[in-house]
Amino acid sequence: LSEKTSSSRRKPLRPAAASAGRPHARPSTIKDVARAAGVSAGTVSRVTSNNPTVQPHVRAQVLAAIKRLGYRPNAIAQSMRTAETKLIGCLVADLSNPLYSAIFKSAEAVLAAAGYTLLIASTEDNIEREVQLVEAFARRRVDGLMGVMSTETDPRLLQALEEANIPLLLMEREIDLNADGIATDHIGGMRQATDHLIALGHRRIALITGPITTRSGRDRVAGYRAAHEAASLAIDETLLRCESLATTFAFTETQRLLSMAAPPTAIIAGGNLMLAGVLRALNLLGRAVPRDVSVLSSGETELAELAAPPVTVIRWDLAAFGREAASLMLSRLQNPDGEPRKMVIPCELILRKSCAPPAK
Amino acid sequence: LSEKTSSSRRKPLRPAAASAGRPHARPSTIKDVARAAGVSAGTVSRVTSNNPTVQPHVRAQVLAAIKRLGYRPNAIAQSMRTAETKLIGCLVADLSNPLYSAIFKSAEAVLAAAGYTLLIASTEDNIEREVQLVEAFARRRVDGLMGVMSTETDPRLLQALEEANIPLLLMEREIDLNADGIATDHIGGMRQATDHLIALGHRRIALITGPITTRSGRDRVAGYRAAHEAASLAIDETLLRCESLATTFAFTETQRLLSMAAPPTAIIAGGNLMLAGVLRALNLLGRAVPRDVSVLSSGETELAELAAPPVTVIRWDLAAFGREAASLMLSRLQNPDGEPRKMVIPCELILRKSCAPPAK
DNA sequence: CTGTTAGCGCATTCAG
DNA sequence: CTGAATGCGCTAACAG
Repeated sequence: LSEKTSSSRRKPLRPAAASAGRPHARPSTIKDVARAAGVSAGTVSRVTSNNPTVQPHVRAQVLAAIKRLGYRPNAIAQSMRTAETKLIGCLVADLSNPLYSAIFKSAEAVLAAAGYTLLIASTEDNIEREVQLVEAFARRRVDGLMGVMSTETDPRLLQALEEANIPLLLMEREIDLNADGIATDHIGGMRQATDHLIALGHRRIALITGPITTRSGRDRVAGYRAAHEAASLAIDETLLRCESLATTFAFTETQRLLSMAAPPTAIIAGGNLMLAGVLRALNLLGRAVPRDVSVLSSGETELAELAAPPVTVIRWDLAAFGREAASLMLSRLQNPDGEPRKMVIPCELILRKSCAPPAK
Repeated sequence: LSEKTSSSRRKPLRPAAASAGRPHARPSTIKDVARAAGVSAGTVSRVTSNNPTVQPHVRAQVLAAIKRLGYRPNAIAQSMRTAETKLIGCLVADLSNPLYSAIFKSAEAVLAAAGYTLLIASTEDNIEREVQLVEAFARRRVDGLMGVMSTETDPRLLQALEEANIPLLLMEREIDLNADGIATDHIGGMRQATDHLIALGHRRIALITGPITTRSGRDRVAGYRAAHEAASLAIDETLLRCESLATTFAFTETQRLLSMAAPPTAIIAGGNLMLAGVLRALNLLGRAVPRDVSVLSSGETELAELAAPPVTVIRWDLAAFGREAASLMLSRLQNPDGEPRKMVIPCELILRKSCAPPAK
């Protein structure tokens, strides 16, 4: 006699009563509808999939039954048959970063219109969690995978991505994986920004940004270097602080930079979360912007716009980023064997009051 | 030799170390594993579900085959059998609102640990889209539904929610639907805020917030009224602007308020996005804070912290909100027939420099 | 045009 | 302890 209470699955004993009403009513199935409409399940399926080869009056009957029973095709069963889930797995380093959430929001709008739903998970830049998520998404048989990975090099992630064998769209990252890619033109943006500061007369410009083992960090540094090179200016490497995109990192590095024997006259926050850290440090040290030090930030935020003084920023179109990302994914889904495509979103420099010629 | 390169798929550079090398390789199934391990499918299933009634050496064989084939249980098929998807549908009015994204981020952490994945969709406060999403989630057979609905009253949404017949967790909303609920204590928060302004001597305090047809708007107004009542102060109803939580609404209403014959001496931004609108309007009109007008905002943001002057805010713990929401959902999933539970997240007032006694 | 049939991949009886 | 059989709900191929 079985005593396994752990698997006491409730059986719907009721013989498919037509009306719902009761809590936990078993959702009606295609068979229920077929029976109610006096047709076969196949015909119901033809109706729900808008197959035109159905007599109008039959279709009407079926539709009526569907409505009466509140029938909703079971997407799970559909996926089982069609081997399509209409699900896109999304990996975000930090969902609460407004840059990322804005991107996914606009991507979602495009993908939803095409019948796709987003599975979103925040990875906290934790590689193990990321690997687990890739595997979980693979088990769920998502049709596509997109996101900002925490690393471009860790073999565990690369292997997980490769074994998942799912159409992949890399955002702000570059991995040799036969994947589509979309990225902000951080090279161009940082180039413009640095040019601007150099033109103002700055010769000691600090850059705080993420590690050069990710494309966005690498590109920002590249733009910074290119500007110096174009102006035939040597770079003091101690002014480059490329370790993390965290607010706290910007906070501590700003303090360190300003306590140098020869401190920078301008600081670039190379990441949208970092401006807050820079400004906090400046407040703490009692330095005025731009009198004591000029400040420039990558990524438009309300803080940059409404700070006192308003902060000059490198700006790009987040909604466009999300839309283009979604389009790339859609065309990949349509044509899984096409060549990988890369896309770049341009940047512009928004001049405000936080940058001025350095004090003499 | 044909030049039709339409299917010129790049082959993996490496000869695919672990798994089947062919691109688009059909994911291996439980049968493949069974065959490879020389056992039956049932036994493989017992291994993957950690059923202890399997001989150690058989288990080892199976595990080896699983690894060799890169087998991943198909979650779709599992869902089909178990009638559980381990999916939670999430509806957000605006995913790019940092308050919401922070909440879902922390909820995700808790739910993921329990094996659940979030389906997230942004509704843009569009009821039709919301209804469609509820139906889409229902078709996908999500195990639970949570989110911030755009309305508490629209019959289309209420009906969709009721017919979906899915465990429901309402955030910042109150609908008579046998659902669990979690909300911020906006009554208490706004009460403290208003008390503070009254104590400073303000008698004309404006409140800009969302409509009272949603719980958060209603509660904020309630707290505001309670404070006035406690101080035996009459309320000028023209100082209440309760229509929308949008930044632009705050912007235009601030301008209107300040052009009144008897303008307010303090303005409360009753929504975290609204502070930017208020400050923009103040900048535009050249009013100084707090000399010309005191400003107070509901919801901590970097802008509030780093604005000049820093803005006094009503703050609450977003991570706790998300965690508690997740816990409510989990216990509901465990016990679908339990009584609905309600939870409230407390608020505190963070005093900064944006509030001062009104000018004489 | 419509009914019937046959799985999709898996977990879970039920035998042995 | 393990294999075989069953069916979750659906779509597509095939008859009629």
